[in-house]
Amino acid sequence: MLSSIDYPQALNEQQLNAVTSTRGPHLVIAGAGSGKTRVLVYRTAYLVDQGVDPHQILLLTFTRRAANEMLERASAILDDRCRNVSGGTFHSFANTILRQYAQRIDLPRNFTILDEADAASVIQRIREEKGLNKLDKRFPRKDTISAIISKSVNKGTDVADIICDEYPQFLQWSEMVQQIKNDYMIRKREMDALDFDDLLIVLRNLLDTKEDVRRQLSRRYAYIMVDEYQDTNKVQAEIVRLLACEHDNVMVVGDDSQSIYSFRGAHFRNILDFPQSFPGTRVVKLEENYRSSQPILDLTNEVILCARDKFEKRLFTRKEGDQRPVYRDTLDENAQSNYIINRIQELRQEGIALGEIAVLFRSGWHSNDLEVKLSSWGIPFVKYGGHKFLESAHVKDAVSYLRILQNPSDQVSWMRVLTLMRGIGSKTALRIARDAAEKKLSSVNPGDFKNVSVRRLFEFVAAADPQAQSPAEVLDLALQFYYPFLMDRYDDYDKRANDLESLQRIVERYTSLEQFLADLTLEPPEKSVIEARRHNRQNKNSLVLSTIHSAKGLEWDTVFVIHVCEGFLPSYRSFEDQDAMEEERRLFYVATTRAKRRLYLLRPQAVSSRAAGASNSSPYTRVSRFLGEGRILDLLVDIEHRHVQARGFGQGHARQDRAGRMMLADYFDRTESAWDNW
DNA sequence: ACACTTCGAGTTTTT
DNA sequence: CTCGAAGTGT
Repeated sequence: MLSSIDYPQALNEQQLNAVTSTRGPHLVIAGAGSGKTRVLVYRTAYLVDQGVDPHQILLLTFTRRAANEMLERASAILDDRCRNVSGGTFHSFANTILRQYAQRIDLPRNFTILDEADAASVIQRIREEKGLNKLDKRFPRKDTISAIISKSVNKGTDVADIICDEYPQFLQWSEMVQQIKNDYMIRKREMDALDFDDLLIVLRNLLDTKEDVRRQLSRRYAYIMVDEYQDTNKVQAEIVRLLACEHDNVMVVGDDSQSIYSFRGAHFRNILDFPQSFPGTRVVKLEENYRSSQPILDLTNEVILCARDKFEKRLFTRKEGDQRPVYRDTLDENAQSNYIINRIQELRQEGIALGEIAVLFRSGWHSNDLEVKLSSWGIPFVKYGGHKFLESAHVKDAVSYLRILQNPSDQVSWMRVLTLMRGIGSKTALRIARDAAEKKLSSVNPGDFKNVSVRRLFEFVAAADPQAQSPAEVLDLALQFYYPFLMDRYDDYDKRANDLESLQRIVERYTSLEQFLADLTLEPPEKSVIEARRHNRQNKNSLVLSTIHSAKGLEWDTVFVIHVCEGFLPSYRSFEDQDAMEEERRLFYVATTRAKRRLYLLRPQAVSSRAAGASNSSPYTRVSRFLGEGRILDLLVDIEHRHVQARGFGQGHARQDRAGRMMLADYFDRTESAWDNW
């Protein structure tokens, strides 16, 4: 068979090895920028090239975006057959399979998927019913309870253990949280709802207990590839193990140094345990870096060298470069933002496209100051991470109308649409929601309700028919009903109406309401991306702002990492926990390894009082401890050495305040005129 | 009895 | 800004 692709030409030896080994279990340990995506893309193409039916290939990735991009690239180097490869996230894969096999496990096919906020509101109701809001001692809030439950489920440990390890302040409530967990599980069943964790667990159980299903699926997906394996959890690993039962043709790809999702139950041990669950695993290591220049790589190698649990891996590159990474102290967040804007202007003059520049940070709100300034300068940007489109109240409202049509047992959505109405609070709403869930919807008589709004709601429900009407038509009906409430409730309703128009544009691509709703929760469009598309059609040429988590797998010519100070990076939440602190370091590693040619590490010496409240009580910051380790200082330029050393890098807390203040005054005198100028 | 308003306190990361 | 508890209003 003659291949159209010259694989040896396109790949290095290790990559080629990974691409052309198509039988048996493989573990690819891929350093940052070592062409891991390239391997998956070429391997997909290679398999199809070899005559494998694309439908038999399963490519599991961390985000839908990643899967689509890879299949796009594979199609580009081979042909369109690659588009038929089955690809997506574990969660969306689970959703598809579970709807197919629902009847085998006593699961209604029209089950609702609860996102995090939905889960929290179910928990909130249980919490209220148990009278836990009338206590003299502080009880965890709904999101915290939800997080505890989720962790215990994902790690397979007791609620009490999680609380003991990570929430010791709530130790006295362990038993109560356990009870809430039990009730929550029951409540979800009653509602015909699965949360994110359930999707994976129910799939795992299906594969585990139904041998015929397991075999059937394993034969269907004869070649399995998993990306970002270091960020999978135990349940996901078990799913892979079960899915591959018939053939063991599995290739997992990942980098233990980039494991940053332990809060979701992932552990980098997972990737190291792979050979145990798949005896005969061949390990391929990719160590040549194709992304970053030597000076940047020197720094990132040093960062990861300082990790407590390190696995030998030292990346090398043939890319030269003269620009050493820059560390820059700025007076405050304001000056930090100004520094970036200033640099961006210069980079633009050098011909660097805005889309080739990224600003990375630990938490969504760290970029608030910068966002304001970018807007006032008219610099277009897109923000990844932070709030999602679906999380805004008005979008959730609108979607809730569709959800009650799809699953009349969906109490969360009933409560939501009912409490929008004046004069209807949680009690009345609950009563109506219960009625609606029990009766068949068609037998509810709108005339039974005194409240005009409620009556009209049931008229809407009767008029809408997801079987006969397209999702777009159903949404139109829902919005007609919803607009009066929108206008009544929000002063800025016209802005919010814009979002609903975006929603209408999205829904037009769908023929199935079920699929539309599933995608909306499993692959939520980024809010700001939608906004950016609206304001500015070529969002390819926008500056990228991103949380470090959302930047995983991406790269830019120039990267700014902001707030490289104690309390921000590392986050103050991780101070007490060594493992969490190691994860912060890996986050720093992920951030710095995104840069191809230029890397800037910025630190504001002082932060606003509110931000300071989150990190410590003083508005003055200390430089991130990660810069004080190893030879890192020697690898950076543009350091205000005196400041850095006076502050002792995260040690010597007591004396730093006074010293810091004096330094600050000194610094101010010398720099004020400098940034007045530009 | 229930819904609505107000005020004080606490803010990671994502499928 | 968002949540939740306490107070006020229908």
